[in-house]
Amino acid sequence: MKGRVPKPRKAAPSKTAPTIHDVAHRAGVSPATVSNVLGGTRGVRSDSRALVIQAAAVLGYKSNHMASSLRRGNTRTIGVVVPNLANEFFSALVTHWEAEAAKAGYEILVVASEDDVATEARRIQSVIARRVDGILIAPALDAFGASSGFPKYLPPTVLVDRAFGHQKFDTVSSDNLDAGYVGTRHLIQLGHRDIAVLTSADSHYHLRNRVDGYRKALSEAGLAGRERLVIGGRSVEACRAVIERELRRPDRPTAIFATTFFSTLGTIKAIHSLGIAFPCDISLVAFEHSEWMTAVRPYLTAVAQQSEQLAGQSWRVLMERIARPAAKRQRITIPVHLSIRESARPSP
Amino acid sequence: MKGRVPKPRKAAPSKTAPTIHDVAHRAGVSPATVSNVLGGTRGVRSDSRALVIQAAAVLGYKSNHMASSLRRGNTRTIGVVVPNLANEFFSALVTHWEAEAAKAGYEILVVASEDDVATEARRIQSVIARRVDGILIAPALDAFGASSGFPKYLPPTVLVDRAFGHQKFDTVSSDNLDAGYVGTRHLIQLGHRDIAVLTSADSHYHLRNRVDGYRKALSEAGLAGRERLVIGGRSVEACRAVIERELRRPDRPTAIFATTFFSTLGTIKAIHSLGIAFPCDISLVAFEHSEWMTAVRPYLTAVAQQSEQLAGQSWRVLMERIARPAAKRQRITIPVHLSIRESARPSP
DNA sequence: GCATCGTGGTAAAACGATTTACGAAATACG
DNA sequence: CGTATTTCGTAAATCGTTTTACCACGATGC
Repeated sequence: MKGRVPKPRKAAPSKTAPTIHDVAHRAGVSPATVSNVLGGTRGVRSDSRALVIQAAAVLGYKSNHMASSLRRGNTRTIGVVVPNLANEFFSALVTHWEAEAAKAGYEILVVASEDDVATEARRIQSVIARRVDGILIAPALDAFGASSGFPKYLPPTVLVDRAFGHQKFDTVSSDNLDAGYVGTRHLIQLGHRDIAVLTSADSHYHLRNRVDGYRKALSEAGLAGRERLVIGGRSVEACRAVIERELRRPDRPTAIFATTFFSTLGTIKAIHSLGIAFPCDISLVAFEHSEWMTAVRPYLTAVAQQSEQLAGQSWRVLMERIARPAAKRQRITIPVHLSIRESARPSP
Repeated sequence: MKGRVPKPRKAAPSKTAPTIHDVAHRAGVSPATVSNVLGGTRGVRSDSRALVIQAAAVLGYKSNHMASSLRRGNTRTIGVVVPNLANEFFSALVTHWEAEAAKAGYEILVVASEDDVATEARRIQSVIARRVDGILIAPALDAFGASSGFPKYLPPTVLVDRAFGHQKFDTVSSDNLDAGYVGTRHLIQLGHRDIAVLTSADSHYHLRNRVDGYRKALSEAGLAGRERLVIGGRSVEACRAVIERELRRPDRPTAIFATTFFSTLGTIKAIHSLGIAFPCDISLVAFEHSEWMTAVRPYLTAVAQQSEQLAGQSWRVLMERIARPAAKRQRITIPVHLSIRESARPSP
């Protein structure tokens, strides 16, 4: 039957991974049966089942994910799009997502948008081309989705953290208004009247929200006229520069509320370089938590997002969306947490 | 139980992404021609080429990555296995790898081994099942590869950072011996004679190397008899506890060399909680660099691995290995860098 | 004019799994 | 014992792409 077939098909078993045919052949059954055994799709007589399992084990067979997901139409992979991994907040999100994925038998495909909308669009496209079952996006900018090159076919998608009131997607984000509010209120309660808020030049929705919270606390205390917005940039260095200028003024603030990771670090550097007594002469409420913060003195009072909750909830919402694509859109808000420590003192 | 499930085969064209057939149909050519145009495989007459490009654009067609990689036999995906992403050193590695991947048109699949060999083996298996073109592993333990459940079919693999003298794989790692040496030598040159080295209980190859460097510097200075090994654990807290005990002793060291990120933080916490004057009464050489370090006072003198180089070199080696699987095994060593700042002072 | 060549197009065969449909055997039922 | 029903196994279709093999056609060489 075989004869002279010039096809060295399965001639080199040493290098290539075994296929379902190899297993079937070795077990003396059909590929369909192997699939049924390994996938548990249908009942298989116990003797042939044993044969299959044995053969698969000997050959070290692992089903080819490309082939199976092509056939089944899902990849059990979730695309994760974050601005960058260098920022501890995002790497924490990714860590938690990775754990959720492992629990649920998924894998995550991580790409970085570098906080640039064009790059983000490109990276999202390439993740879609891989036919991921869903996407978790911590958007680069408010402008997300407003761009003309918006992908035509999008798998279930959840917007996280910087999610804004987008019409189309589920969103899970921190209570940024409250973040601004509780941080500022804490300083007011300590007797401060000259409170500067340090934020970014880009009017990201989530940052505007934090500033709105600051304003709310101020006006609630009858200090509406004493707003002091300090506009920093996207780098630690840029924040340091502007806050240093602010602190050089004769009417410098007695307290600073940093609303981002960058501005927190920038503020600390500015205080150090000016040699101001900290926290005696200047109070600071920082943003985000980090393991490193335990090594910084004074121990920083900070408002922190709960990254584990953000990650967990967004994962849950995404899974629900995948299960029921037509379900009602969800918009989840995660509370923030104020940790009172030593960097904010009563106003002198 | 499940309800009635009809067959909504191609009934909903609005939701499913377009296939190459859709494009071919719309352009009035065959799928083969579409593939040739989009892939640039063969010459196509310019009028039909234009038709195809037009049709693809209108439909928003993106080739199905599952199908194409099944056919071509490669996925243009690299698996990345790291202990965790919470550790800034690893998240830096991943960041750089992600950038390299983006440049080369790859995607990376990130999984965490949680520093556990069993988990690592499982995660590696699931990455292999996805038929990645290559794997970058920052191993969980020296024991890597020694485990009996070692994967039978492994794509090109490069071991990074904690790579040890493994017979089978390319390795790219820091010069850990030198890391221990230069850190210790710096302290010796400052006049210290009682130098404790803080390391982990697990005798990881790379940690042993760092301690060996410490020993080398000591014996070179005729201090061979004055070794002071302090064994911490894998957490900041565990390190803090042991170093605190060490610092309570009447003959406490005048300097500490922390050889890991955990022990660096643990040492600082211990110093703070004991209220020792730092760096006057105790000197410290830290390990690894972090953006946060700029906020810690005194500014930490530290030995740091060059994560960008580690990532870049390992990526290069992996690409070379993929291109020529039979090439000679490479073993690259990346120098470490000592940044002299303020936490190590001359011995009193 | 005839053989040769190159070009452009397509049909069909992979890739490796899952699933459907069908037949054969085994079991249950009256 | 004959028929109805379930169980088990497999051939073949399918997923969406790339690539091979072949055909048709016009141009070229002699």
